[in-house]
Order: sequence, then C-alpha cells, then structure tokens
Amino acid sequence: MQKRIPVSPDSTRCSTCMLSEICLPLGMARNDISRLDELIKERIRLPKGTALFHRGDKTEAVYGIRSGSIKTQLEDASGQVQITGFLLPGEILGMDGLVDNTHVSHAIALEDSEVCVIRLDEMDRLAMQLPVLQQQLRRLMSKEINRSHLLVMSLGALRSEQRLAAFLLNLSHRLSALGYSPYEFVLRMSREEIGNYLGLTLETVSRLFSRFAREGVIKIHQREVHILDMQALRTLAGSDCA
Amino acid sequence: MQKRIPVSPDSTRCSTCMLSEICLPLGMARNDISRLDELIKERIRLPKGTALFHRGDKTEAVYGIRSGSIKTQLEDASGQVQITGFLLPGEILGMDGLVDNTHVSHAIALEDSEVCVIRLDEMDRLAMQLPVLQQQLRRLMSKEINRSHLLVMSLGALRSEQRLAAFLLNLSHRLSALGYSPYEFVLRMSREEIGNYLGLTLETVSRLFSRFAREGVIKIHQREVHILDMQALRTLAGSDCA
DNA sequence: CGATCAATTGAGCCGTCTCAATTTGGGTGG
DNA sequence: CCACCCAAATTGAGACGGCTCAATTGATCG
Repeated sequence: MQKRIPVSPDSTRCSTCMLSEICLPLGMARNDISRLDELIKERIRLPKGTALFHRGDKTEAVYGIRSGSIKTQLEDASGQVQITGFLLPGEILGMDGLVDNTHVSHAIALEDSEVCVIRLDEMDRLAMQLPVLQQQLRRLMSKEINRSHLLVMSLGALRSEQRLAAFLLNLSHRLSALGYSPYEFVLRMSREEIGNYLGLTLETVSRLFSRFAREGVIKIHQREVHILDMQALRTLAGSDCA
Repeated sequence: MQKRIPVSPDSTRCSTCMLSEICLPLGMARNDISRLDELIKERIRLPKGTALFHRGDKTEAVYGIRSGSIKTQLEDASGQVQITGFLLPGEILGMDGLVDNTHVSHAIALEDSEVCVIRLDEMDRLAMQLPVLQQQLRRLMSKEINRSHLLVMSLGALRSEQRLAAFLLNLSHRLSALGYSPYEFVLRMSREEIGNYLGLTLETVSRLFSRFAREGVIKIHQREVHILDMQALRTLAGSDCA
C-alpha cells in the first residue's frame, strides 16, 4: 500500500526541488538548504484513496507533499468525520500529531501523490547543528495554526456563499503559487468533501456552484473550474457591504 | 496599561509554580524545569478588558497564563470578529504569531489576569542547551493545532445544542484540571462572546441555556453555571444515536 | 437611585438541510 | 466498441433550525 522509496543520489533533493519556495526550505539560506538533503532520506508514494497515516498511528515523521493532494480529517467516536484541510504540493502535514507522538487525524490521498518523509529524530539531530531548522518548523506549525483559525473564521462567521467563494479563492491562490493558472483548475475532491470541509451539505455546494455559474462568476463542469470574474468572486467572499 | 513585573528572587517560579502540571513544564524532568527559571524573567498584569497584544504587533514572546482568562480573536478587513479561543491558567498563547513574527490575532483579558512572558530569543538560547525545551514547544504548538481542529469539528459538524454542551464540558474539564469543581463555575465571557466562538447568535446561546436548565441538565443564573447531570450533558454533546 | 449594559423571551422569516427524483459521466465486461 | 452499471452531481419541494428584530426584565456601577 505504502511504497517507500529511498532518495537516490540522482533524484531530486531539497536543494534542487522546485518547491523550495513554498516548502520546508522557504526563506532559508542556500547552504542551509543543502543540509536539508541529509534530512529527507525517503519518500512515500500514495495511490489515490490510500492513507498516509491513520488516527492512532505513531508519529515518527511529518511529511511534505511533493506531488498530488491529500485531505486530513478528524473522526469522532461516533464515526462523524470533519475534514480539516486539503493540502497541496509544498505543504506540510502531520504536525497535529506531536502532542503524544500519536496521530489524531487521518491523511488520505485525493489522487496519486508522493510525499517527502521528514523524520523527527533526524530533525532533532540536524536541528542541533542548524538552529534555523527549529525556527523553520516553528514557522510551519504557526502557519498551520493560522490556517486552522481561518477555517474557524470561515465556519463561524461566513454565510454559505461566502465560504464557498473564499474556498475557491484560496485554492486559486495556492495553485497560482505553484505555477498553475489561478483561473482554471480541477477540483480533486467531491462535492461531499467540499461540503464537509465547509460545514455545508453536498447539495448546498452543488447549488451554489450552479448559482455562481448562472451569475457568470465561474464556469464549472464536473470538477473543472474556470473563474471568469475574480473580482466578483472576491465580492462574494468578502462582506457584502465592504 | 500593560504593567510589566520583573520576576524577583522570592516570587513564584516555574520550579515552584502550581501550574507546572499543565503549563510549559508539563512532563519535564525536575532539574530541567529549574532551568526554565532562567527563561521567565517577567510577567505582565492585565486589567480586565485590556489587550496583551493586537494584530500587527511584533511577536517577541509567547505567554503562559498564570491567573485569569484571556480570549483570542481574529478580525478581518471588514471588522468581522471571530473568537478562536478562551484560555485559562497554564495555557499558552501567542503561538499563531510565529510565521512572520507578527501577531495575527488579538488577545484580550476577560478578567484581571497575569501572564508569564516567554521571550523567543531567550527560548532559542536556552533550547541550545536544553533540547527537551524545543520538543516541549513543539508539543504545545501541536496541542494548539488540535484545539483549533476540534473547534473546526464543532463548528462544521455539530448542531447548536451539541456545540454548547460540548463547550460546557470542555470548560468543566479544564477547570477541573486546575483543581476547581467540574460542576460549578463562573463563565468569564458574555453570551455574545460564547455565541461568536460557537458560530451562533447570543439569543440562541441564551435560549439553549434556558432549555438545558428547563430539562434539569444544568442550573444557570447569569454567568454562574451548575452542572446537575453530567451524563445528560455528554449525551447532548455527543451524537444522539450513539 | 437612575443609567446602562447583559440577558431573556417571543414572533416571524430566511437559509440551509432533508428527502427524493433525475441526469451525467466514467469505468468495466461482454 | 457498445451497453450497462454505479458513483457523482444536479435539481426540486418541503420542513425546520437558527437568525433577525423587538420588547422586557434583571444586573451592575457610578
């Protein structure tokens, strides 16, 4: 299920990775980044639908997404699920499992994906010589806290159309940072998953997409999205009166 | 407004603090904890209603609450507010401001409060000699991520009565860990603040409190809460069918 | 002791959910 | 290659939960 791949001398490393502008190396000095090559010793290939980790698994590493996309979700005693994030290349996951070194969420690939394994023991070892690495992890964790707080804001303070518009803008923005078009992209998740993430039903999501399309803000066919009027989408996302 | 108080030789320190079972020292060895005394050099006294920090302030420290209680809230461009947490003694705040070393949220005292200042530069310095401290911060940040994810779950997946019941249980649990009664406590925040936090209106919160009281689950008078039937409250919080 | 703010309670409305029927698309095996 | 099947998405009708607006009561604090 999980195919672990050693990083061979000729494969891409942090120092040569295109994602270094987004991922762990962000903002680090060139020769500090080359030290990261010691850190990432393997990758894991995840076919669509498979789990990187489940709740209860021992946390031995955090993971940087190299390609594909992954959802993280909580599951309570009664089986109720809440998706807490859709992660894209360059983003780090697994940082919610560092309290007792046990994962509390599930991470599942939305499409065939590959992640870089950042082992915690290696991390601690290397951080002794490279203090900037600790600060880097601290930044990434802080970012994750902020991401989650923004989702709280979305769920707690926005109406449904604002949530969905903000969701599209957020995706557009992150994909654009990866070098893709901010105007055209493919949703890797179902209506049901979007609804779960945004605290809405799948029907509401579908209706809103249809409405946005009817109003000429987007064009949507199945999972292919075209943003036709970015400004209108921003207006939908922001408060009406602003 | 902010009264900074140097920690004098005779005042309480981490090594003698009652909160060491909850706060930064949690799980650390006795003589590692005594090293923390070097870390906390001052405290800040916050009268009710005053801010510990605002969005945009430079993040020079994180803070451990010594007494009182503090709310943290986001505020978007249009002035829309979302409360992201109500923090109690022994809990750490400010960890969302470590991305660009600038706070993104506001922290406001719900009552007269006092916090211990954990300066980041001191932290980094000490962590060189005391690697366990880095892991400690990592755990605390992971805990904050989890806290936020649980709020997401509450907002995204629970109905209003479940949210409010879960809120009361959570408070009860945390107060109990501080040595207070899990059955009787005083809410430090208004109905409006509870509503904002839980994604409800203040009227809905008030009505639900009244209903819980009518059903004999709690007794509530203004901000004084008595939990009469803890199990019933758990049932209200959990899924009905479970 | 009045002024002010917080909390309660009610009535009516609106948005989102639920339940259900239909359409569309993708994948699979004959 | 086509027909079939199943999952995903769309769309509609009706119900209900939580919101809005409004009035009243109850605390708190000069």
